[in-house]
Amino acid sequence: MSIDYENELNAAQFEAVQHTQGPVLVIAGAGSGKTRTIVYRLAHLVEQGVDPSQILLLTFTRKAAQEMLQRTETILGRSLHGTSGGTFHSFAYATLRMNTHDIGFPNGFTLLDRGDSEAIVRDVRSDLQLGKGDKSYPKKNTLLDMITKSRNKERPIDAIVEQEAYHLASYVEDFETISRGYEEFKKNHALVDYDDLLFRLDQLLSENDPLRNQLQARYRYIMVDEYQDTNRVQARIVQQLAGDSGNVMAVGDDAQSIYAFRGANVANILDFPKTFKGAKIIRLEQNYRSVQPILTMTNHILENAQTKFEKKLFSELPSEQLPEVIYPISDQTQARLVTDKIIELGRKYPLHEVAVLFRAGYQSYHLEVALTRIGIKYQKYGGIRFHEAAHVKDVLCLLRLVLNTHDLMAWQRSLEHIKGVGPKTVNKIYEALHTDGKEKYLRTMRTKHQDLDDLLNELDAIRRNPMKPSAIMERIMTFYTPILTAKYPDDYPKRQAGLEQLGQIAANYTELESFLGDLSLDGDPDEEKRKENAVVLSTVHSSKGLEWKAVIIIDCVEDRFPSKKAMNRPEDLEEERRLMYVACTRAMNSLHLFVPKTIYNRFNGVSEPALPSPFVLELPSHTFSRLREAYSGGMEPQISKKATPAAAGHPSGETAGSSNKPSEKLGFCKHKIFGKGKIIARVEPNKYRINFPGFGLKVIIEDYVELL
DNA sequence: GCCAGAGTCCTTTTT
DNA sequence: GGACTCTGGC
Repeated sequence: MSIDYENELNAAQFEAVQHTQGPVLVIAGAGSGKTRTIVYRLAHLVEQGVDPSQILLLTFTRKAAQEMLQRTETILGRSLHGTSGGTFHSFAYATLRMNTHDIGFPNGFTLLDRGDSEAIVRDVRSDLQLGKGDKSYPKKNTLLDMITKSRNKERPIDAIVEQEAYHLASYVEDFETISRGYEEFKKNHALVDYDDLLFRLDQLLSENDPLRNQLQARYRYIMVDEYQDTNRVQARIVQQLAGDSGNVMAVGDDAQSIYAFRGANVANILDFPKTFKGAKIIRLEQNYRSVQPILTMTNHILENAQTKFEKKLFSELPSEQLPEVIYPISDQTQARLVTDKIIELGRKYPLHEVAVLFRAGYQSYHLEVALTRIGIKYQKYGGIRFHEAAHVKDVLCLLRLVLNTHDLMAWQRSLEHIKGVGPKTVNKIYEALHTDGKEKYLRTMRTKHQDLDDLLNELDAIRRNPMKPSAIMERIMTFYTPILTAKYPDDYPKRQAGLEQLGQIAANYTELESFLGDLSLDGDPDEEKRKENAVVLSTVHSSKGLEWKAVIIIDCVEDRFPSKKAMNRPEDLEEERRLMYVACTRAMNSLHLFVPKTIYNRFNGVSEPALPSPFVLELPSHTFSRLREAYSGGMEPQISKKATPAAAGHPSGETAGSSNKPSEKLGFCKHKIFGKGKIIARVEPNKYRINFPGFGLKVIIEDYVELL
């Protein structure tokens, strides 16, 4: 029983599957059967007699790895026992955990998630008394952003600030001080953040020859998915693991690079042939996912990119139906129109084959309410993660205390449930717990706060007799439930259901430590599999690598998609473009873009006019059909050119079949202050959106610029 | 000195 | 809706 590779793959895919010795780079356009290629290559290796445990599959999410391994098992008809698959981070976590003594944490370490790291940064700042009383001082989120950006891009903080956040230049020294304080805190408390996982692994590999050799010998075949979204450390890790044999396959698509904000470096994919000498390059260009009209449109999105991507995907799937651009009157009515559209699509496809995509997690709120009201099930990806929800963190911190009594973060969170105990008292209690001669203070506190006594007794009891994670979870829940109901009187039933789910996950583990690690690394239990007949709501980032029969993209307006934060720097705007490209290429048969004409501003409670996304304005009008919401409700075709912002962007209107590239047509201009710039689009009747090198995007009234 | 509750501002994307 | 600051009360 053998797989007929040649018939089930196209020529390029077949080549990639056959090429097992030495480095290969597969440039795989959207929907070009990338996953299929990896899956068949895995199967091929195993059929060739490679021991599955010699294969390492690094992907962007744990879910992607599991899916690939599962599909491989299906076509092979046998289990792939021993193959390592997961994210760089989870691989690093597992490897570091087996070598804790070598990285200076003989007693183990605790993994921090984003929230933990932010809390440390906040405390470091307040301990150092930086920016006291300064209301416009950068928030902990921003502080941490600068720190991790600097690490991920491996450039000093001042360089990052200069390039990406010039308005914060006066805080550079503070950033550096806080960064040092943060590093020190982590070191003192045996804490490790996401970035540390990668850097410590890299360091371990380069310093520990025996270990590196051992891992090189073990992982003879390495495959890395989504290579365009790896950063420099990740590339080094691959290099060190692959060693001289260099049996590495990297798969990626430079047009789909959407993680530059986190240090991903497209140069990795471009430099792959240099790093791995003699690398074979294979391009997959036939698209098997989308019908041709959708591809025609997405090719146009790429065409206006500043960095040209040399690819034109083609499809053999015909369709009469053009993608639709729909103009609701407001973002409120958008929710209703989208709901109607979902119902309509639901008659044609199962609901889990319909996805609504958006730029940021909060954008789906209106829609979530509307769906709940009419009883349509949905499943949300992205936005607030399961393990970040306050109540889940509460429970996880209690579990962490079972494992590690030195986990200050966990103490802080757990003790603050106690009335009359705040940050200062927590620190005192923490100290009293860990120093001799402070028993008296502890005893007074225990008598003063019954809740504290209960907590400490409970933890002691659990630690005294070892139990399975699920049993510990059960005891912790008994303890936590009263706190939960008191803290969240409005919605505790919902949260309780989430915690029960957590209990079920715990049942799959024999070790508390790996349960906690997995959860912070990729632990949304809802993401495990698609729920039957639940429409999918997802951020574009979380939609990466997935596909649906029908895709709806909402809020395609300026400041939402592209995000407001990305409007200042041309390279950020370019990433937004690729993001739009990724979003549209998720669609197989049907694609709908919603462009609300007004957006509710919760700051002043007024609905304000919104400009259509430049990525929509640029599209040649022959690539899509246009509908708008009638004031009487329902939809009508958009005929009047003047009434639509889109038409304003296309002076040639309905006959614009020939004006494929509005940006080229609009050309360049000159401004007294900003100098020469490229006109991106015409907005409103009398303004231009112009990209000025060094100044970024501006909207300027036409009278103030001189056309060149 | 420390905690809790009221009042104010701003909301990207993720391992 | 959350994170942060400010202020009154213990």
